[in-house]
Amino acid sequence: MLTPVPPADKSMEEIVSLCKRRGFVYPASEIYGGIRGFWDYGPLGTALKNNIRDWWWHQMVDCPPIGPDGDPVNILGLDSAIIQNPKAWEASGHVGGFNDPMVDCKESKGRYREDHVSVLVPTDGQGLSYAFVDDRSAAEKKIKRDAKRSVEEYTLTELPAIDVAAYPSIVAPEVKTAGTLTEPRAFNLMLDTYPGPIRDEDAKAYLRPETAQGIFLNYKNVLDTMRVKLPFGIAQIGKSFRNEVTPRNFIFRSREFEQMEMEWFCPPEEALKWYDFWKHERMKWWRSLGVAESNLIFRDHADDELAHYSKACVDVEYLYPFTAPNYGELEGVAHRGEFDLTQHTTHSKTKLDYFDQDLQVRLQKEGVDKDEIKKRSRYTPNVIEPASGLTRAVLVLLCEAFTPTPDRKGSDYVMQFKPKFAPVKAGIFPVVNKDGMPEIAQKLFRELRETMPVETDVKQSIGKRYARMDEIGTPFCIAVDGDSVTHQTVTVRDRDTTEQVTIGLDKVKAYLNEKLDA
RNA sequence: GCGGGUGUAGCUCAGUGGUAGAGCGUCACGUUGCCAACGUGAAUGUCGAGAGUUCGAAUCUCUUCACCCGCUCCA
Repeated sequence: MLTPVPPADKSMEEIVSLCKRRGFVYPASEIYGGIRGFWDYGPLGTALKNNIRDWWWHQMVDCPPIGPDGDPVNILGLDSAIIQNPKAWEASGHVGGFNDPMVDCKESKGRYREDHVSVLVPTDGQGLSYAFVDDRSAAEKKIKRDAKRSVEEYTLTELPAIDVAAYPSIVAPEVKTAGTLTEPRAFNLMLDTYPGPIRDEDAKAYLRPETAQGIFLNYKNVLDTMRVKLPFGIAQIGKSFRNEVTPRNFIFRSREFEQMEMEWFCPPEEALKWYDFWKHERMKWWRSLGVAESNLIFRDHADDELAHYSKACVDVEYLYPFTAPNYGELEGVAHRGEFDLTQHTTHSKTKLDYFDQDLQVRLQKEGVDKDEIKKRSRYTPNVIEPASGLTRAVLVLLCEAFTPTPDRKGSDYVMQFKPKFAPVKAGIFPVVNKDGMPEIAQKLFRELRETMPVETDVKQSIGKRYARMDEIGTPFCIAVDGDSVTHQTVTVRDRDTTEQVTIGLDKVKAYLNEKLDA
C-alpha cells in the first residue's frame, strides 16, 4: 500500500501538468493563448466530474438520507435556465450589492469601495482634502499636523459625491501625499449578455452567479405541481459564472464553474435543526468521496463575516496543496432564513409563502382560536442551503488522489481515486500479444465494456501498461496469461498495493462490480 | 489591480545574436511470459502573440496574452 502524502507536500505544478498530460483538464482555448479564468475538462476530467455529479444527485435526490427525526427526506430535482429575468438578480441582491465601484491607492496598494471612503474637504476650497475609511481620527490628525488647520474648517463628504477632477488634492487613507487614488472602476461580479438579435441596453441580462436563485424562482411551481409538503428540498446542478477579480489556483477560482446546490425549505422553528443536520450530512458526503478525514474541517462563519442574507453559515474546507497549512473553501452550508423568498415576494409581487395544512389541523385539535390558526398556519419557509462547487470537488479529488511514487520502480505517480469515481474502471491486458492471450483479452474487454468504462491494450511491456493505468487512477488491471488459455483464470492487480489475485474468467464482472460498489 | 517570476515538442527543460535541441512520453516494426525492459525506426515546434532594432532574433527593446508566487479582492 502506498504511504499517504500530506497535501502540503503535493506540488500543484505537478498536478496541473499531469492533468494536462493525461487529459483531465486543459487550459481553455489554449491554441489562442488561453483565456483567464476558464478551463476545459478533457475526456478523463469529464468522466471524473460526471461521476462526482452523479453521486451527488444520487445521494441528494434519488436516494437521500433519513432525516433527524427518522423520516425520509424529500428532495426534488430541477434544471433552471442560466439566464433569468434580470429583475431576479435585483431581488437577490446581486445587481445592487456587487457592482460597487472601487478605487485603488497607488501608494498604499490598498483598494477601497468608493462608497466606503469619506473625505474631509476644506470648506473654503483651499488646500488638500483628507480621506478615511473607518478611522476619522487619523484624517483629523493629518489635518492638524500637515495642513495645520482646525477640523472645523472641513466638511465631511462621501467620495462618490466628489468629482474625479478633484482626486489629485485628496490625501488617501494610510498615506501622506495627495493624488494617489485612481479613478473609481466598476467591478461587475456578474457576466452580462444581451439576449435577442439586436444589442439593446434595455435587453441586458446576466449569466447566473449561482444556481440557487433558479430554485427560489421555481419554489412556487414545484409547490403547486409536485404535491409536496414542508419540509422538502429542491436540488440543482449546473454552470454558474462570476467575474472573479483574481482567478487563481488552477480550477479553484474560475469565472465559469459548476455548482451543486440544494435549497431546503422548512418551517422557521425547525431551521436550526435542519441546519445542523445538513451540516453533518454534507461532511459525511465529502468523506464518502474518499477524502481523508484529516483533510476536511468545518469552519463556522463569524457574525461579521456573514453575508447579507445569512443567519448562520459554515464552510466545509479542504486542505488544498496551495492553501496548506490552511484550509480552503469547498462547500458552504448557509441558514438563509426567509431572505430569498421574501425578496422575491417583494420584487415579483407573487406570494411565496406556505400554507401548512398539517399545522392547521393540529392547532384546531388543540382548540386554538380561529384567527390565531389562520395567522400561524401561513408563513414563509426558512431555507437551509448546502452549496458546493462541483468543479471544486473535481479539484479536491485530483489533489487527494495525486500520489507521487518515488519508491515504485519506473512509475512516477498514482492517482488513487476511489474506484466508484475513477474515469476508467479496469485495464485488460494480455501479458504478451500472442498464444491466444489477445483473443481472450479482447473477448473479456467486449464483455466488460457493456456495463463499465474499461480499456484494453496489447502494445508494449505489461509494466508500462500498468503504469499508464496508475497515472489515470484505474483501480484494477486484469492480466490475461498462459493460465487464462489453459485454466480460464486471470490475475487482477490492485492499483494501490500492486498485489494480484487469481480469479476465474467468468468471475471478473462480479468481482469488479463488488469493488466498484464500495 | 499592484509587485516579483515564468512562457522553446504532449510533459520536464537546455539553448545569451549565426542551421531548433535533450530526456521522458507518443506512434510503427521486431522482441516479450507480470510492474514505465530492450532493439530499430518515425512523427511532433508559427521558440506564447504582435511590433521594433539588426545583414541576421528563441536570444536585445517595446507592447500584449497566459500561467505561477506574494499582496489585494472574494455575495
